[in-house]
Amino acid sequence: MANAKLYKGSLVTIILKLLKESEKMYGYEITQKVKALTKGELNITEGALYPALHKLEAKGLLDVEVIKVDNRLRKYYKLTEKGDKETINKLHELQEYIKTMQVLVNPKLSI
Amino acid sequence: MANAKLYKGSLVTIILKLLKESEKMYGYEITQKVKALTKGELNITEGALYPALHKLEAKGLLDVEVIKVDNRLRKYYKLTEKGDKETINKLHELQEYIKTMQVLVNPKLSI
DNA sequence: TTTTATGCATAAGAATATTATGTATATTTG
DNA sequence: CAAATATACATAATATTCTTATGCATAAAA
Repeated sequence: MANAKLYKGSLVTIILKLLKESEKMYGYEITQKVKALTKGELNITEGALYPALHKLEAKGLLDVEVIKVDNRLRKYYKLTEKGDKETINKLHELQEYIKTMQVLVNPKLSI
Repeated sequence: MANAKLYKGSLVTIILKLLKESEKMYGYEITQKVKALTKGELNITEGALYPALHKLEAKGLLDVEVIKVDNRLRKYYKLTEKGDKETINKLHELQEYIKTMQVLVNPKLSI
């Protein structure tokens, strides 16, 4: 997320949503997918991503499965049931956030 | 901003935009206006607001004028020219952020 | 053969916010 | 009238989240 400060706090929402779409993904794959989807706009740093994945796993929102491909390890993550519910929740919060910010930022503000 | 984590990083944008609309405001007024505009959704904490205002002033984005009303002090802030430009910039960044997040979060994601 | 890509990880530090205080005056409420 | 709430500022300790910098290791490309 080496971009505008606004992305602070969005990483978990992004991870969860991508996993909801793709069933299972590994860390490096997530960084590449985000880069591709945003045409380079958003680059998730490893120092942010891996601790976030570990935390989500510790909270029981993700399950992990380690697989060896081409003699290199991949840690595939997928949503647990709890993670699926939390994803829905996070997406609602994002919609609310966007709505709220548009109220604050749109021209006709007068109380 | 005692709400969802998504608001992290949005405070400066909110402050600048409100000042752009209202010409000049004081700190407490900002907290109340945000509360009213968002129907209580968003509550800016003093511990976040005042340091943010001081920092914006230090960076030359805000000018301050102290006035005594009803025997109580008010510190009125308004945008400098530099602050006005930065506001426009921050609003663009917000639009970009929202667009990017919608790409990431909208149904049809396939690269 | 050196760089880049793939793939994970963590530690030090910066930035931003929450929570908890502190000070002071004005107004409302029981 | 006393106590609680509202108005108005401020800062320190702590928490959270991220960036930057490292580190390890293998594979592919230049």
